[in-house]
Amino acid sequence: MSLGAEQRAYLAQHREEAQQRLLSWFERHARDLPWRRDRTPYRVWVAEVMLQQTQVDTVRDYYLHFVQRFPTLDSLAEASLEEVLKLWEGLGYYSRARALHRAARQVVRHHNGELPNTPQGLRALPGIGAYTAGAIASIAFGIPTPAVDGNVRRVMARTLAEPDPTPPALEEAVRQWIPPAAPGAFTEALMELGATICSPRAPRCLLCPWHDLCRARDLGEPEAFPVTKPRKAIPHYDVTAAVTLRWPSSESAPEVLVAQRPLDAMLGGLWEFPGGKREDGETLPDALRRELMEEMGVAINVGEQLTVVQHAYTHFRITLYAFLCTLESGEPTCLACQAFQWARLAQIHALPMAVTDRRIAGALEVWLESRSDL
DNA sequence: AACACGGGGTT
DNA sequence: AACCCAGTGTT
Repeated sequence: MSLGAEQRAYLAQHREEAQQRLLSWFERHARDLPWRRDRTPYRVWVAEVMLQQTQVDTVRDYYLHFVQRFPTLDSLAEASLEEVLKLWEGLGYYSRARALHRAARQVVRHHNGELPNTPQGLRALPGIGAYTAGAIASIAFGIPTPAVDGNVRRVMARTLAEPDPTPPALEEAVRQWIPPAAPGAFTEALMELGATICSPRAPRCLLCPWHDLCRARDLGEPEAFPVTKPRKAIPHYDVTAAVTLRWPSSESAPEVLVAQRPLDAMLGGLWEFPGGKREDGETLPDALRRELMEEMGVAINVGEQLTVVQHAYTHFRITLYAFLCTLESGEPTCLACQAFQWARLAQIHALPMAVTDRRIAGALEVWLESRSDL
């Protein structure tokens, strides 16, 4: 469960050396990242939430746009969820954006607009777990508290040659090595080491400031730590989407039916072209007509296929078939969605959408342009 | 403890 | 194609 006596002694014996070498390495190799320059607690918070399950290079531009539009916690709390989701579009794990927005309003309402400055206070906010609470506390507030993410877990598992370290053991190990004078720099350095040197498959041990402190390397197989569990096979689904068009007048641009997904669902709060999974034995048009009846209470005519989109989620893969459709009968109502609207292309661009539906919107734009040439 | 939750990068 | 993430919340 927790650290063994022998591991505890090993950590105590090499503490000063490990601290000094890691901090000195970090000073030389730290990347020039925007969130390292403006470290208000609010901005550290935004950066750390964006970095959950997401790589630095992906986050950088999102972070800059986000803090430009929402420079303060108050400005974020005052914004609409839709605008926050729009800035999050393409970043994934959208519950992070919903929780961040909810937490900002909570801080304004219950904490006088000031982010809590203790790990426990931070941990109580939505979207802040053990890792993020530790990261904000150490980086923004200088509190010597561990922040264990996947990188830190890997680094410490290798340092101690521990195949499957538990969270309490990891936190205790990191806590022993945090220098009281520089907890934030140490936290960042540990994560940066894992991200750039102590990589999962082929660690670059020759460049590592801890190479001669690493017990896994001593055993000759650093990449064998920590052990990984076998993955479950991921299923594949055929999914349909209806691009349902109507022309308010013969002269005007067409409008297309879009629906907002329920807030507690996957991709919650994002807009989509309605549709859904094809069941066994069902044709794609059959599936589409059934889904539109179930979700929106309308019968549709299914026309030509507009585009096909392949996409892989964490737990399944899909092939998404988008069809041009028209309304046959019924008025749309939200039977299984948050809201719906008939939107023109310009409005579609402004809606928060997942990557798959954004691709469909792109195909629609191309189709409409080719059609206007006729 | 197991699972759901996006998307992009690396090998 | 398989594997990896700068994790959190729910069950």
